[in-house]
Amino acid sequence: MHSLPPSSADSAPSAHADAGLGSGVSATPAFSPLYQQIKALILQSLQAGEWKPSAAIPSEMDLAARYKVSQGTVRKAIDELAAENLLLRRQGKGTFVATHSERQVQYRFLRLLPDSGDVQSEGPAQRQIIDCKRTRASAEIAKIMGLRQGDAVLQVRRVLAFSGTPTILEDLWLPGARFKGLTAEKLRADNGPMYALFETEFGVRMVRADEKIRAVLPDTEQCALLHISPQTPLLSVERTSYTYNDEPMELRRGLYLTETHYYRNALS
Amino acid sequence: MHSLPPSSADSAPSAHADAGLGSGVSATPAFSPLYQQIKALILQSLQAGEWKPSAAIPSEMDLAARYKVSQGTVRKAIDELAAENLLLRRQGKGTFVATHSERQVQYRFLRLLPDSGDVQSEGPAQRQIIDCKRTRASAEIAKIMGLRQGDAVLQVRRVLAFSGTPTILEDLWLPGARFKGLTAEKLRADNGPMYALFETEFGVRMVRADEKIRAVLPDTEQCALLHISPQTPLLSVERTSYTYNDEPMELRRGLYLTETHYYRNALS
DNA sequence: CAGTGGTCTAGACCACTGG
DNA sequence: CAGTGGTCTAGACCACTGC
Repeated sequence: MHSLPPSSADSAPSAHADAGLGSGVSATPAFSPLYQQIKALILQSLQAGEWKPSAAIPSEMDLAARYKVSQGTVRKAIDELAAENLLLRRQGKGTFVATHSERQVQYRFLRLLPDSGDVQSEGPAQRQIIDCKRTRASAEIAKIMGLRQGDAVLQVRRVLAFSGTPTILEDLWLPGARFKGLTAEKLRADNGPMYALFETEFGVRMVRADEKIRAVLPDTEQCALLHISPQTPLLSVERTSYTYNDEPMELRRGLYLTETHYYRNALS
Repeated sequence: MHSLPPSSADSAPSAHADAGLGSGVSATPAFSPLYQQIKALILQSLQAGEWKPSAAIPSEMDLAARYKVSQGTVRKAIDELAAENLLLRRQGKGTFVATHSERQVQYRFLRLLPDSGDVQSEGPAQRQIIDCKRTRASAEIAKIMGLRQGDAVLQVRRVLAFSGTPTILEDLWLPGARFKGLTAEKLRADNGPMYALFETEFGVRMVRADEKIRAVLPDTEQCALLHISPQTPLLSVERTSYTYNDEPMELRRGLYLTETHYYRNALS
């Protein structure tokens, strides 16, 4: 009925099982509740691409049958995945693989808002790809991205403008192995969010990210690109983005002009 | 058994009830699931101070009996409150009213980390209260804090230093009505986080906050207080903190020196 | 050991979606 | 209308805490 990858095909976890994995090398607790095991199985299917982005995954009842557990257990697993923005539940319709294309969460990772607060009236950013070239990872870049020094990387530089005013200057580094065929033309041709392009074209889904923020002054090159004076303070935003399994997939260094915009953060 | 406040004493919500509230003026959905109603009741008890900070609330079974619902329903209500950091669950012990004093979440709202990443080795900040005076709310302050212009407000200015280096300059505004008796002496006498002091001394618990972040250059006064040159870019962090019910309770304007520290943010 | 929260189940019914 | 996720219940057992 449901052909699964060879490894743990329909490995129905025995109820109250320990999920053992033996007395492995790692110092893991060596125990996890059933719903965590189910969650891990679903995660595997997501990684393996068994269900494509924006497609529906099987219903809770189906999954319960597949894994030989109750619906409530599957539900709890899905609940967590939905809370992590990996899945999207829609009552009456089903559960879907989350995407960076949905209107509601578009630019989920971009926290810069106009002072007016009205994102709609401002409209989408004008994007300009300055550069897109293949290089080799420096020691610093390699370390952050989990690569080896000298590994192929793709480097992109672009400027985002709002209402005609250049506001963001970004440098991106991507692992060359996973982004074969990405060119400046492809980036320019596309309209939606870049992360959506990564999903559809390269099957790479960014799941979470960390940012380190500082205040800096621009160098002369940066001044020219943003049309500002060297006395203009800027927000430096260094972001590391991760796919499934906390695998780093992108390093992004942004300079944000905060004259008419601000970086919003919610603490809770 | 458990004497409740007069209002909605043991208002056992009828199962599957609509919670009606009539065809009110507001355009609320006019329906909420049982566990949301329970959540609201628990929230009321928290606001009313029925359970003090760091104290245990009744067990799930007790609450289920009180509200005449199943344990699972109470559990779901508590789950959400715990997710919002209002409650803290501890297996085998009970559920507790969350505090800003717990080691794990201390400085939950302070996102500035040393470049070394090691908060421990850096040790706690040295605090210096520059000023603490009673004034009247300007139109701007009043608007943000939900007060009327001219209402009494308490204004505090302080500097935080790490390893002897002044790093943060903060101005705070607090509603005078809720913070009677707060003086520079009291602030200086205290050691723990300021938000913990607010809880124990004034019964004000900050639940969430919003921050607007910009890059700025300091004026001459700020330069003097932070021992920096006017060419040093700083992070401007404007924070509005809220108590229960999204009631604004504090406005805080901070200037962060990001030479040896960075503002950390996790996106997900 | 009793009491707490945490997991799991099975079954009922509700609310929403789309044919 | 059937199928989906969402809520609610009742009861069993597990894991952790502290006496």
